[in-house]
Amino acid sequence: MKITLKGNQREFEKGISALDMAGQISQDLKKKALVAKVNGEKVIELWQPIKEDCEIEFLTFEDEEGRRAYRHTASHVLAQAVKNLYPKAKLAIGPAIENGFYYDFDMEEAFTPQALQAIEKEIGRILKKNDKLEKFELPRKEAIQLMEEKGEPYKVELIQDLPEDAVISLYKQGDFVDLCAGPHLGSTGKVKAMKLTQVAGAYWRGNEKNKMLQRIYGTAFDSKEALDAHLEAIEDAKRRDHNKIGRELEYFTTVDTIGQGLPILLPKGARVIQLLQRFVEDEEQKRGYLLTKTPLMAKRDLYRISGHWDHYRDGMFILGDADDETKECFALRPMTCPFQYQVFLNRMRSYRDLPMRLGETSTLFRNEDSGEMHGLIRVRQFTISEGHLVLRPDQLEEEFKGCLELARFMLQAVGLEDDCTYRFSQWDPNNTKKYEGTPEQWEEAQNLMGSILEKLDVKHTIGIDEAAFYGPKLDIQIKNVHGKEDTLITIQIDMLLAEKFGMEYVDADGQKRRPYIIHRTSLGCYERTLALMLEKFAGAMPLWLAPTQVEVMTITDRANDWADEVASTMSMAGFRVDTDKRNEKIGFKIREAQMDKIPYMVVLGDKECEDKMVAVRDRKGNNLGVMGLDALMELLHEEVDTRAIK
RNA sequence: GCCAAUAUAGCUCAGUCGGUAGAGCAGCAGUUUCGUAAACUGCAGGUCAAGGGUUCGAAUCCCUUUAUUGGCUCCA
Repeated sequence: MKITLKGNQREFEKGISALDMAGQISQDLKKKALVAKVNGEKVIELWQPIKEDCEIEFLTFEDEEGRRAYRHTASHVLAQAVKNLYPKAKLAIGPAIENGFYYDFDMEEAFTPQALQAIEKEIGRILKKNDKLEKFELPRKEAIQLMEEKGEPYKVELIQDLPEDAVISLYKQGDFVDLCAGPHLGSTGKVKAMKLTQVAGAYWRGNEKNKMLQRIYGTAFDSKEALDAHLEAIEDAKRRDHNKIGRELEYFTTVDTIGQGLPILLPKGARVIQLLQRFVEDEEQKRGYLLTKTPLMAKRDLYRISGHWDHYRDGMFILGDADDETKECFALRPMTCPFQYQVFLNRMRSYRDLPMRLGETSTLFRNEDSGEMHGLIRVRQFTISEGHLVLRPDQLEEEFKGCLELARFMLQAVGLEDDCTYRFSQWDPNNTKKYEGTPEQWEEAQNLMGSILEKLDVKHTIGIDEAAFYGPKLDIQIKNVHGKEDTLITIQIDMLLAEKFGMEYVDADGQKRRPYIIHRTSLGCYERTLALMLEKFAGAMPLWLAPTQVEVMTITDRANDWADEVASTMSMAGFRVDTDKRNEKIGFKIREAQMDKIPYMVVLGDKECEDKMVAVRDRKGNNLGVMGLDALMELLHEEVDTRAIK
């Protein structure tokens, strides 16, 4: 039988197992191979016999699919350990995920940290025992019967959802049996290093109406060293957590009596956001945007027109009794659209008025569920660089491109561009309750956006059921230090609200036409952007955004006057300067300045005083030498210019 | 909203079996005026998140609420 391996053909005895095949190629491969891929499609276990000519690729821990099989087997080991220690625990599902795996259990008793330790010990025993994994298949009925006997109602439910004629595959290791499609490693001992990382609640089948199960997260690596390196990397990432350093460095804080998701921006945080806002507003002005300022709340009547009252009411803060129609009822705005559209509606518009690009630094309020808040990333009140472009159909593509270019320009300016991915967020035709409009309208808008994305060659993933209730979105996604993904920037084609609000323009032929609308943000919401920048730079903001750019310190009182002069000259020149003239614990102050991530430190003593010079150090503690004040300011100007706009 | 953990001085954290609160750093006052990672002396600082309960007695045990954290579900 002829087997193709990495492009080379080789002869093997018919019916040989993949593992033996690997062994004949090299002992090293036999050791490293985890599973095998047949004809570039199906991934099989190594114990399976190869019966005909085909192409085989051996997958190791280096391969994504190899790692998945490895961690999937690890999740079975976890389930086995839990069943050994808690026979009453019911098994749900346990897949491999990015960087690890989890398994969901239904159990009365909560998994405590001590319990987790005991489970890890049991896992160690199972790995040592090195049971072979065996695959067997049962007809649907028998599979259900087996799982009923074993008292696994969730498994029964899973099988029942499979097609009538499906042959169900199960895996057995020792006396532990699990419903599973595989593929798996040959034996439990193949898993070299496993660690349980955390316990969490998770709804059965991801539906909040279902019972909440207990999920144990874990990870597995092909060596103890790799596992330790991974755990250390996670710890390292957490040290950059904006929610920790943002509070430590006094960018923001929260107060119990103000409430969840309502952070206080301290002077540093407020300053950075002000700088970002100015940057965005100035850039938008250059690109032909008109500035608007619209109210933060409106009567429920407005939201009835826009559809928010039907589709977004739970997300809104309502002032007054929503159900009492005899009284006025207001709601804080969760989005700017229906407000900013009024600018267009102010008078009859001509086709010559289009494109009309409206921009606003807009504060929004969303009544997020109490468990959703996270530092500055997920809050209940936030300010976003919001905007709407009212367009003729022939302008849509060009303007969409303009929005994308603006977004990329902004991301580059703040240094986050390389960390972002693109997602084309579409509606779910099976979940029409959530959305306004007809399937035809959705089809049209999505096709339009799809073809623009193709034309602009934007690499993207597709997100089904991720659209806004009024239209599809291009979401620019970014991950925080915990690996959780959030939308930083969004560009949306909104075809429904224009209709609802009766927006029209008079075309060249004198006919009234419905405009297209692009709903977009330049830099997303400022709180979130600040959070991700803090994480990206570990608190060391680039000079153009640093709340304090220069700290002036004296080491003797004789330098105080000169320090004042330096500080005031630099302030007048537009730099953000802090002075500290306590001239004591200078080493401490320098360390503190570095901790606070202050880009430049100026140290003044008798010598500098006499020569009217400044001794300069950068944030890494490098001594840049003694220079004139003009030279320092020149240096700073250059850095600001290069960082802000590349 | 759901599952779990946590909440002690400005910060980081001790506080045993239930016996009424402790350290380091920061702060303040004085001394020191010194050249690069915490100078010396002293002082002050706490309804132990809030409320209720059990108890002779609660930071400690129980309940409720609030906030914080990690997930789930949602979402910028």
